[in-house]
Amino acid sequence: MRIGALAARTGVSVRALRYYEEQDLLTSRRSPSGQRHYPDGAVDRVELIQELYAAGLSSRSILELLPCVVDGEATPELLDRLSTERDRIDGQIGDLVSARDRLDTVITAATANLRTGRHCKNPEG
Amino acid sequence: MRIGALAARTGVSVRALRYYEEQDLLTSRRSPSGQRHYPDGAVDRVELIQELYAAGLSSRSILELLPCVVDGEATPELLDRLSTERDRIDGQIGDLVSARDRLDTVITAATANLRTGRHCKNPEG
DNA sequence: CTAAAACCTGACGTTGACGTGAGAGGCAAG
DNA sequence: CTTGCCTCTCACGTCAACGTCAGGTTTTAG
Repeated sequence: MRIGALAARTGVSVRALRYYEEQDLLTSRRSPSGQRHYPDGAVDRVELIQELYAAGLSSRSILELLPCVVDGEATPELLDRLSTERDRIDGQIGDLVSARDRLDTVITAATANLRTGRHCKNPEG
Repeated sequence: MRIGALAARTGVSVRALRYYEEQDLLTSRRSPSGQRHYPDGAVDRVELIQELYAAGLSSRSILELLPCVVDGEATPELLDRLSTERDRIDGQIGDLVSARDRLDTVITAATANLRTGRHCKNPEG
């Protein structure tokens, strides 16, 4: 599978895939002419990388943690890094939940306002 | 209250506060010499701004949504924006939760590995 | 064989929320 | 008065994950 096909299957850009390789997150066999070829497993790997990026991890963190996320083994130091990231994600979830709750409150209140007071700020409608 | 005190009370940098003002998220009275002065309520406002930034909203989004978050009134268009942001946050929470779950799985497995197989990859240890 | 599509390697551009000086003025204390 | 800290306004620097363009090679479709 060449880079365009991998991009199509994963939904990430060709540029991004080359960037992942540059960051040592993804490897490829090269054909004699220099074109990248990937095994089928690369799809899962790219999706995993995307998941970790989406969780706010940096390339560097992903590079460190990917091996043990893939094969489930880790040194005590890696376990520490894993826990640190986990806690960071946990905190971020907390931030997002409270922001979402605040928006929900506003949405509920404003919706009620719109129904009672006909339009914008016109409680006598 | 001057800018340094507001920074100290909210935990955000002086530079960030000036940036918020530049983005019209925060206003200040100016003394004759040009120095910024803030009322006590500015503390809450800055914390609210921080909460929304932490939820991944841009300055522009915060600028649009801050008024109705503060006073609970919104036009239908604003309600739409609010819902859009809410859904985005919701999706992001989903991403974070699945990433956290994956890390939890790895942490559990790797911890078990460490206990069974004595150190790193030495099951006979 | 030829044209189009896909691929390659640089290398510079983008975006947002600030960080970081530079250089100058303001303000309470001794 | 002056020492020292706080504040002011530019204005350039940063960082990460790519986007995008240039200029050239390779593969594929007809």
